[in-house]
Amino acid sequence: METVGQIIRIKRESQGLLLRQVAAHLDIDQAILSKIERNERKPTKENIIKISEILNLDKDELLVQFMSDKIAYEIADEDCANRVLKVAEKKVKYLKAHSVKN
Amino acid sequence: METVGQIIRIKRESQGLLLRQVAAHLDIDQAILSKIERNERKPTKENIIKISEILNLDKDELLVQFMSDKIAYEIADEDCANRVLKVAEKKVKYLKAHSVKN
DNA sequence: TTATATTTGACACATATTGTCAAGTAAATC
DNA sequence: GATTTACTTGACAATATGTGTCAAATATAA
Repeated sequence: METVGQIIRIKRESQGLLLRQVAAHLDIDQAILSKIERNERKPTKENIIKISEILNLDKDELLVQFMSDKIAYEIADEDCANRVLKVAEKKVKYLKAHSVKN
Repeated sequence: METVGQIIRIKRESQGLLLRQVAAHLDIDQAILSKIERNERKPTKENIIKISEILNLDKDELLVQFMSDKIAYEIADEDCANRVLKVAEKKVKYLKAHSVKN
């Protein structure tokens, strides 16, 4: 199972790009990118979007990985993790059905 | 679809307890409890546990509601919300299988 | 060595969270 | 209609968390 960080690092290296180069495009210090790639820091949504741009990764796919990482990390140590996800799914359905449309 | 806040308020009133009384047990100001019940503030996990104690609500069930609320709220406005949950489920499975056992 | 890339940790700053407090509102009772 | 009681509201404070910088430390390679 790949983490978002691993996905990013592998792709970056396969393109022969340096931390410094990618970080410049993201407008953050390379130290942060280094940490993101090693899952020591969580990227922001903005980070993810810009990373997908410069590395030619599928933006939506990377965002899915990013958000699912966050959720999984949040609840993985709970016994009831699976129930939480099931109930969340129902609630999302409900919210989507009842939300004001854009 | 009931919110955690609604569940709490209904139970509290059914037991004839005042905000002030329950809040005292939680060791927070009643203003916060009032807001929690009306979904204007999110409870902490500690809040939830203490509320379940004083109101005789099932602790695990209330925690499930609490955590699923949080997750659903986080992602409900994303198109990919359902995919996120599916992927999160896989990640949780993976993490549980590979984590150090307590 | 020297040069280059990455990692690490201390720090700074911003934003979010969690709570207090006191004044405001609403409903019931005297 | 004044008082009491429960609840609500919003301004504020304290703290925690998130996001980033910087410079020194550590590889890695020439």
